[in-house]
Amino acid sequence: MPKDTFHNLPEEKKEKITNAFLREFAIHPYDKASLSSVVKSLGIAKGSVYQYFDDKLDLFTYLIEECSAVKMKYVGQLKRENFNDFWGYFRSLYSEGVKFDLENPLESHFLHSLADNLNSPSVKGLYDEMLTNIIAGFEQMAKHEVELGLFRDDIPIKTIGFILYKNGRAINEQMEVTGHINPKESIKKGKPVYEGKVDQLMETVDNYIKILQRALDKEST
Amino acid sequence: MPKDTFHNLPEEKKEKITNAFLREFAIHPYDKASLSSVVKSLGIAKGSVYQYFDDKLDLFTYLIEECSAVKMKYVGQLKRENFNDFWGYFRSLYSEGVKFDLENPLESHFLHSLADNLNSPSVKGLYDEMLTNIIAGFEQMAKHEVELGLFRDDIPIKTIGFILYKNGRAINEQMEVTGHINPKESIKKGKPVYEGKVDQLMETVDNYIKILQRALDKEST
DNA sequence: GATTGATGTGACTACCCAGTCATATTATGG
DNA sequence: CCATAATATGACTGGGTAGTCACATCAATC
Repeated sequence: MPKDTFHNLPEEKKEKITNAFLREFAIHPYDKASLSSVVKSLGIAKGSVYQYFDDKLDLFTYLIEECSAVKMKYVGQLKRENFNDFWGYFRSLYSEGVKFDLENPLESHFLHSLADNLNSPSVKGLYDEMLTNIIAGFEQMAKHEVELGLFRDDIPIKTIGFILYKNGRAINEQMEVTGHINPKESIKKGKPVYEGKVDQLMETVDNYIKILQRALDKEST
Repeated sequence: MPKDTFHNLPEEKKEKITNAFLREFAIHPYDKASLSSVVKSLGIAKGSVYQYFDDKLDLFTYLIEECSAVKMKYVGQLKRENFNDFWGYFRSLYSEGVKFDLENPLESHFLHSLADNLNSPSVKGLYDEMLTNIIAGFEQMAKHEVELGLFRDDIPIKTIGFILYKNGRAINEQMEVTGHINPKESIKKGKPVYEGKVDQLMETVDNYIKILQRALDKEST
């Protein structure tokens, strides 16, 4: 948790500091991200950082929580019950996700780059916890659909949930592998990852949905 | 490329050195892996490593090539044409993969851990190149099946290939997330990752195949 | 205006690493 | 048996880092 000193800061300075660190962590994996270099570019003293946060991990944790909260403002309002089927809901998660990206490029970059940190032993615990929650979320969704009789019931729910999670991520990764998006470049330019690429993304999303739908929907025999 | 000095080494010493480094890189991501600590545990001088290899990356590249070659002895012999459908082939990739793991735990560990290195900027180039090849391989497979009229043709081949790749990896990851396997633990104990877990793995493989089959096979209308 | 508590500072510590190189040891073969 | 080439060595260089702490500065309250 950030110390009081940080919260007492004028909003403007707080944001400047937050943004600088978001940028650093978005570009470099946790262990390579250098507080020293950020404070230099910010023109503040190294010691100040430790006036605001307990340590590097505390700072990192704070950034994750901040960004997650912002993203939640977008996708958190979506409710399954407002959609006819799971796939409409699934699709909206992406369209809202893009909106989040376009309006909060830095936060979006940072959250994206989190996946690159899965290995850094220093943040493994933090990352694993996040992951467990997300996967549990997908598992819940799967369970719900199976109970509604909309998803097939011959596959363990754990597997269905995991496949939803993994293929959801695969969409973004495919966009990157095929060169449609280039997150690292976008960060440097300070532009949203999906700027001008929304149509391509949604097209890919629709392809994945076509596939997942046939894979997971209960056969209407 | 390793220098002549390395090749001139007695096979026994060569293997001892190789294994020690495999272990180190399997446990720690590239940038955290410490040559200093390995040479200490090996009881050789730091300078010797640089008698054998150009630098850390050269050593790492050598290890990748060695391990890939060993794994290829297992999965490389499998040919699509010896199977009735793609899924028999796909399944065999796993059963052979497990055989490789059981008979070469260290090499298997190392190759597994490669995925954790995707972020280390120092090896990004190397890793991306590998990935591009693997994905291209899956794309080829997908293309072949579509041409045979066995896979659906309403989805871009790039997407089908990528989904095959991603879901293939998802199988291993799910085994880890659900706690059936614990690679890091296994390394420390020097035991194969899948020891005693082969049945669970193949069960999961079969579930994934059930799903992918319905997702990708041409509908037999 | 003075006293006190909160905030800012940056040189410094303690640590780690890859890679070097002059020197020492060991093998080779003439 | 000696000379030369090949190999082994480890202290050292130069570079990086997170985190600390005694001190300076600023703000607020009495």
